[in-house]
Amino acid sequence: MTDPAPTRRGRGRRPAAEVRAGVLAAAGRLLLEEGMAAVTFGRVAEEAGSSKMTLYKWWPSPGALAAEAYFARSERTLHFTDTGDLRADLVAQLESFVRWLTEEGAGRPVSELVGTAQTDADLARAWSESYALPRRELARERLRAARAQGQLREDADLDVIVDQLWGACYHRLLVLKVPFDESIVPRLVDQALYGAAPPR
Amino acid sequence: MTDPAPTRRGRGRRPAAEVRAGVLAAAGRLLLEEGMAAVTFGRVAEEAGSSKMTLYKWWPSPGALAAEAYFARSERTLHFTDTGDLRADLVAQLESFVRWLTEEGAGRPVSELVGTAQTDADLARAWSESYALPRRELARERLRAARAQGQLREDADLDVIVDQLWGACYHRLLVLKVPFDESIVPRLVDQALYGAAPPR
DNA sequence: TTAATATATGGACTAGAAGTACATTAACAT
DNA sequence: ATGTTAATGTACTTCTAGTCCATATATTAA
Repeated sequence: MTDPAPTRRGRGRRPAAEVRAGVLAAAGRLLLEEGMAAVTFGRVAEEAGSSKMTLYKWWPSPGALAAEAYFARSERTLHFTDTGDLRADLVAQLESFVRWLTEEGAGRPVSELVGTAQTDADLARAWSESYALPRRELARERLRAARAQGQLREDADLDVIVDQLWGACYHRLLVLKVPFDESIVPRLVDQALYGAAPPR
Repeated sequence: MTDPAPTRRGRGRRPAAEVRAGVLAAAGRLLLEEGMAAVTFGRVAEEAGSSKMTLYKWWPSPGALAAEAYFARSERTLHFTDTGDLRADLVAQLESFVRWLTEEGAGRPVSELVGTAQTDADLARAWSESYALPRRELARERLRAARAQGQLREDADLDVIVDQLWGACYHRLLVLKVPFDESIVPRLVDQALYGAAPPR
């Protein structure tokens, strides 16, 4: 009809940074509050007040968008402190990791992201490249320093140590799905360092 | 219209066992050949020559159906052999596990099942109850016997050992998504038993 | 053997989500 | 200023999940 005020607001291009921030915020909020199943392009566009077209243009899949939104939120200053005491540093690092998964509520989003990554190649790539592999490298570096200082055997396989320590946590989170807390960490670290066999 | 041969074949009740077997076979085949994304009630019904209604009646979700189909296929005689040599038994068990995930092609279905379990509560329950927890118990039993024979410390935490050994494999499979093979197993077991710290 | 019940089937149907097309309009670059 | 890029609303087209029904047959009980 002859609308006297034809200013259809909202039409037309908007600042890229503004759109991007809005989309990531909406996707992150949906992931945390309603889980991965709610992170669809249609739903995120609606919540962000954006257009679906924009999302299809910039992200390869809803999973990849969810991952990026999550990384943007969990901008935690992750750096291995090196106090010179390997055992203490590993315990501190793993305790903060487990606390993050449990008390800080990251368990569900992380489970769902890793879970979805098994059937979403774009999410899998984002997860590996931006999250898992860089963190493994940080852990490896700390272990390398420890080995150089004689706190680990010369022939210790650093990758296997990382797999054992962090893999044990993920095992409970993803595979067994049993509740756990940071009290297991000291035993985990001691067993990785000193073994489960009786002293010779 | 006045069809002269109104014998619409296929209508009506069919033997329950026959239907069930057909559905599980079709679901298993789809899972292996096309992945979890292909295991939908509609698709499985079509492949099995059954009706969607039947699947909705008997299974709570496509994931739960896929899990049951997979268990039915992987009827491997899983029993921990106890030769008295803990290290050898662990190596054998883990090598067969890793070989199953890699060379025997179970990596993808297992990844996708565990992955989907993170967002499908029915699949998660089936996985935990029918697969993960029973197998953990078998491993625990073997470790308990070893501890009783003095091959493990008195205070060794058997659950943590299981998490470390199997978790390390799942870590590479699910989280890092890097290729691996059974050659890591001996290092894994040695590090779990004797630790990564230098001998005192 | 017969009657009663349970249930698998084909087919159609609804609801909703994924993904696409297009004209419009404002941001951005020069 | 001016031309280019791109984000928007709206509408549209599949697709899929999930449901409903009437019918025919297996299964069970009598």
